[in-house]
Amino acid sequence: MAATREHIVSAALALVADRGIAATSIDDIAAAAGVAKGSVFYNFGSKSALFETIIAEGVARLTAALQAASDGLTGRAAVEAMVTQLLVHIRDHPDFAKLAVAEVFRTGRQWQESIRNIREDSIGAFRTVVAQAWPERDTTLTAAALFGATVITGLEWLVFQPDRSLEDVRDAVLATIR
Amino acid sequence: MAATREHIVSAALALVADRGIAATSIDDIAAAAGVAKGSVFYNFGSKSALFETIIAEGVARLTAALQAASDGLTGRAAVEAMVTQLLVHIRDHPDFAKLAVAEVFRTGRQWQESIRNIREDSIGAFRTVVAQAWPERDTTLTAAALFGATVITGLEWLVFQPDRSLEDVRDAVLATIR
DNA sequence: GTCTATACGAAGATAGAC
DNA sequence: GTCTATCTTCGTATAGAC
Repeated sequence: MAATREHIVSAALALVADRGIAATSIDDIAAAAGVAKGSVFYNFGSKSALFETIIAEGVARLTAALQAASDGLTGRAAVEAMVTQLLVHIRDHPDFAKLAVAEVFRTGRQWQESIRNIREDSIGAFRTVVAQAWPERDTTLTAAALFGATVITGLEWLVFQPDRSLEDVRDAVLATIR
Repeated sequence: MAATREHIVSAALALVADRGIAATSIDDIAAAAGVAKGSVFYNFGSKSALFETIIAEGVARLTAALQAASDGLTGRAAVEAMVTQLLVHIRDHPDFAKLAVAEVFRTGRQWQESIRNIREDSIGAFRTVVAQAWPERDTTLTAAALFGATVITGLEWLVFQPDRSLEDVRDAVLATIR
C-alpha cells in the first residue's frame, strides 16, 4: 500500500539523520515504521534501493523549491530569496538536510547516483542565480560558498539553537554574504 | 608499536572518509593498514575507541592550527587568516574534513563526546575572531556561516575541482563573505 | 606486540503462510 | 500486500599461540 511506503520512508529518514545509513538496520526501520521487515523488502527491493528512492525524492523536492523561490526575481533579490527558501526547507525537512550533508562529499557509495544530484541540481540552482547576480565571480565556487554558509548555519540553528527565529538566522546568513 | 598505531589510524581515516564509520569494518582497516585484525583491538580496544581517538586528535590539531593562524592579528585580518588556514588544513587533511562534516550534526552516537568538540572548539575559534571583528553581529550564527562557507567550498574544491589553486578558492570564499 | 582461529551476535535478504 | 520464520554472510570481539 502507498501508506506503507510513506511510513517506511519517513521512519527511515528519521533514523538515518541521526545515525547514518550504514548504522541503521532494516529491523530498526521496520520497527519504527510499524511494519514487518518483509514489507520493506517487498516495497523497495533492497536497502540501497530504499535510500536511492529517499535521496532522489528529497533532491527533487529541494531543487524544485529552490527554483520556485527565485522565479521571476533577478540579481541579489533572487539570491536572497533562494537563501531564505533553503533555510525554510531545512527547517521543514531537517532529516533530509542532515542526510544530505553527511553524504554529499562521499564517493564510492551504492546510492552515489542520487547523491551526486544533491550537488549538481541543488547547488546548481544556486549557480544559476549567482551567475546572474555576480557575473564577474567564480560561479561554481561562489555557489558552493553560499550554499555552505546557508546549510551549515541552518543546521547549527536546528541542532544547537532551535529556539532562534527563522528571521534571525536568515539575517545572520545574509549579513555574512554580500 | 607506535608505527602500528599510525598505520591503523591513517588507513582508518582514508576508508571512513569515503564510506563512513559504520560502513567500514575492522577487517577492511586491518587489511589496508597491513596488520592483523587482532592488532587493531590490542592497540585501541574497540572500534568506537579507535574513532574516539582519531576524532579527538583531529579536532585538537585543527583547533590548534586555527588559533595559531589568527595569533597576533585582529579584525578582518584575523578572520581572513583563519579562513585561509582552514582551507590549508582541509587540503592537507581532506579525510578528516570529510569525516567531520559527515558527523557534526549527528546526535546519539557512540563517539559523540569527541564529535561535539568539532563544533565547540573549531567553530569556537571562529567565534572568537568574529566577535572581535564584528561585535555588532550575532557571533555564533555568523561564525557558523563563515565556517560553513569555507568548509563546503573547500570540499567542493578537493572532491570536484581538485585542479583549482588554493588562491582561487580562498579568493572566492573571501569575496563571498564580508 | 602481533598473529591466527574462533565464538557469537547482527543484519540483509528470501520463502512461504495468511 | 503484509506477516513470520529462516538462511547466510559479515563483523565485532576474544583466546591463545608465537
